[in-house]
Amino acid sequence: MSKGEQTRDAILDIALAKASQVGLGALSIGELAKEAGMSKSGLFAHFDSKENLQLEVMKSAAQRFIDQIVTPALRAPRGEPRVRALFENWFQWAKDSKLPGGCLFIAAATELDDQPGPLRDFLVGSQRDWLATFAQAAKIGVDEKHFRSDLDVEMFSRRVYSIFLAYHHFARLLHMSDAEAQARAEFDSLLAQSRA
Amino acid sequence: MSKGEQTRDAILDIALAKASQVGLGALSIGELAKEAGMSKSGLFAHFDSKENLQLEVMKSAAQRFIDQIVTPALRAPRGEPRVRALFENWFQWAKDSKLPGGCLFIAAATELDDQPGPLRDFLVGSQRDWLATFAQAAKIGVDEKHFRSDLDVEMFSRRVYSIFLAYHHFARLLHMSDAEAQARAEFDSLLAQSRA
DNA sequence: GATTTATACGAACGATCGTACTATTTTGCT
DNA sequence: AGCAAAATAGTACGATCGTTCGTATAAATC
Repeated sequence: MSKGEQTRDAILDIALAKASQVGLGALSIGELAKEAGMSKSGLFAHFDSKENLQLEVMKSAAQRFIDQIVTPALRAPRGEPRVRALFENWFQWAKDSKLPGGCLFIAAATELDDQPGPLRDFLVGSQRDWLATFAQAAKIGVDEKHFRSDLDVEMFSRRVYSIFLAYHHFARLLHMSDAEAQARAEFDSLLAQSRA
Repeated sequence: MSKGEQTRDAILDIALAKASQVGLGALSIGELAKEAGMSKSGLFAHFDSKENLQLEVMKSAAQRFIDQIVTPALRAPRGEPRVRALFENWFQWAKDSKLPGGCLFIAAATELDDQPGPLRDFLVGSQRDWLATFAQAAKIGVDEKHFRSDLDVEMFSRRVYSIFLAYHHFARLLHMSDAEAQARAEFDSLLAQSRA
């Protein structure tokens, strides 16, 4: 890895952490440069524009997401175990120290939902992929006869998403200490009513 | 109502709409002044600081919320009808033309969850109140024997919140046209399993 | 080790930010 | 109508914004 690539990655690390806390829009090149210990222009040169920097932050987050959630879960046995692994890894993601402000995508969702452009487009694409991934894992669960044959897997994945959104909201904003346990209970109950 | 109060209200109207779209942090006094057709300093004089402006925006949203959701629902019969009214009014709130960017509190939640201060404090208080209001309405439903006597009303209100968060996410970001119908179905199903 | 290329810096740009003052206009009251 | 108070405008401030440019230094290639 060249010098440029590695400082670029270091910048994205810092920017990702910051964006999870203050949002993508509140990222400032000057401030990032200060935190990265380099000049504003030196940092800027890596991205050519602020919007592109934001986009790269989201792309790196998406890659991280795949590496930490999806790929490891594919090593779990097909069916319910894999669905559980996806859910479990998702939790770890939201608590990752690289994301001190919680899941970047959830923060970006409310920030970008009314702002058309490449940022929003990328986010929407990622979210669709993720929902589809979860639905696909559930479908395998049906094929493996772990789940009911009439299970609506799209609805299933939306419900899991709903559980996660609530967890994020209650834990991060309201500091409910039992939010995680609640979410796990909801997920278990969803699994129970999905089983064959 | 004095001249000052009415321009102040007009400003807050504009600011509320804007904040629902771009977030509280992205509000700019200069831009608001332009939209309100007045000078930057003239507008500023009404609020003394930007943070106070943001706070007043949230306070006016909270007041609106009470007027449009809570108070009207209290006119519905105690028990399940009132719970339904709260939920229904909540939907209308999120689709109110005064909030082109959707529910301000949901947008503010992810924006402020890592930024301590009076803004966050007020938001947390509002959210707690709202959850408690919903739980209280559910409790009356238990008393009226509409709902199971062993219903956990706090969990009930969290579940409703979860449904609403998902609706907001899927409808606003992913533009799922059936998000509202899905949410209503989930709510109905929650009611069904809560009934005596 | 020399040369080319990549990377970072420093200074400056115009624009906009939030805020502070002073002046001018408008409003409400007697 | 006249007067005090309230409301708005105007101007200016230092700071920071994203971006551009020319230059220096470091790294990679030969």
